[in-house]
Amino acid sequence: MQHRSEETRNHILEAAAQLFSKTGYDATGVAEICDAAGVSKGAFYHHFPSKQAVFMELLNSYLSGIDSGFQMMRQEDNNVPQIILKMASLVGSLFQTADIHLPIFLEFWTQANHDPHVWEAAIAPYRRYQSYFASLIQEGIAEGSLQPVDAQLAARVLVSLAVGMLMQSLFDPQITDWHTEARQSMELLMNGIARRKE
Amino acid sequence: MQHRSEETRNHILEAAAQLFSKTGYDATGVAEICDAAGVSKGAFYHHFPSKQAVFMELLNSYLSGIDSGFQMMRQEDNNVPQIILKMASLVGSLFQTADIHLPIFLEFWTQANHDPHVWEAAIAPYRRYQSYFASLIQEGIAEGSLQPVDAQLAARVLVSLAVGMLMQSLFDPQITDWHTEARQSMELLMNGIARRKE
DNA sequence: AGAATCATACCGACCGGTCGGTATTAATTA
DNA sequence: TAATTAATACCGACCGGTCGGTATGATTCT
Repeated sequence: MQHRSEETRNHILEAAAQLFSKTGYDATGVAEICDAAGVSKGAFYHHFPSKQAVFMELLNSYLSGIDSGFQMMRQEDNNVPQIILKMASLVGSLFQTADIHLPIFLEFWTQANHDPHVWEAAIAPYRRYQSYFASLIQEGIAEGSLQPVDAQLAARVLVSLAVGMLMQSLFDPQITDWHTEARQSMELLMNGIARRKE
Repeated sequence: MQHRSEETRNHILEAAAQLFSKTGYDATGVAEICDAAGVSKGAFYHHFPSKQAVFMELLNSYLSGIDSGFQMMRQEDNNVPQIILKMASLVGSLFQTADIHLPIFLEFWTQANHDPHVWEAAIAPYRRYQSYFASLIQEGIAEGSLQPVDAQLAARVLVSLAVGMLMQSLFDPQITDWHTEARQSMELLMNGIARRKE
């Protein structure tokens, strides 16, 4: 049957995600993954051609997860600032439960910087997000809810802020309520910090 | 003499930095470092007790470099927004020449997430920067050049944005003029994106 | 001379991946 | 339905090779 097979496959994936995020990709041995998954090494290499293949599958799975998360956000027909704020708090709430996901994203980045395969898999959705935000901002400018800023630049700032907060969540466990933290941060970006002239 | 000794030490450090940033910490072997430095393994372990010690020395060296960079910025007595903008463009210009430094920062982060020693060495300056920015913002609020925002929050946003841009510079080689990119991004954060109600 | 500096040879642990073989399940046949 | 065959899922010992680190000898300085 396929049931058992699929189960062990998932076991391997889950165990690998756990270990990669805790110990790191390089430092995690295939044997450890097999151990944690309660699976033999043979089974591992029956399901995946290599350790990297597991890694790539995790990467793609996570990325498509984010994608679908954004997709759901689109139907709402508020004005652009509200949409962005909503997305921020959604992403923020993702952080909350993502004590396994976040470190592995860091792992993705690091690996991407060394391996062209991982790089391509990571850069594509990154560009997608950026151009998506750019068009969103453009739309906001058109509808008059946003200032006539450089949309590309603003999109980069948005993504940068998100990424930066992601990194921060790894190193600052003190903030627990990322939901509001993300929202407030985005509000700050929207409204600006400097005192308005006049 | 100490000259020769110090020279080989630096050779090792430089070679290690190069390789760590290109290949990654784990994937880089001590033998490779020695090769690239034109030094024997014996010399390596004469100067450093372990591979990690080299890594830590690089980390501390870089961090103190940033520190001193910020230190220099302080004497200028403009108002706070101008100081922040100036810091931004300074940091941005750092990005420019930092094709070796940036990847190694990523390496630092990743290692810090796995190794408590690295973590402590990395988190301390991080907190320093954050509290420094917080007090700077507080000062700006006091002098009336900034809105009465939550200084801690704004500081986190500032740092997040910087970190995010740093990550972005790794993956978006298209932007070449990080000097102005950083400045414009910071201006955007200062002025806000949303159209003012007025 | 003798201490500091560097080179060479080497060790044991470990790693990703392979392979021959076994158990389990699905498909086929009668 | 029961028996037989074929295919798939899984096992775990094992291999070549690499790694960080050490021991020891050569060389260079003061």
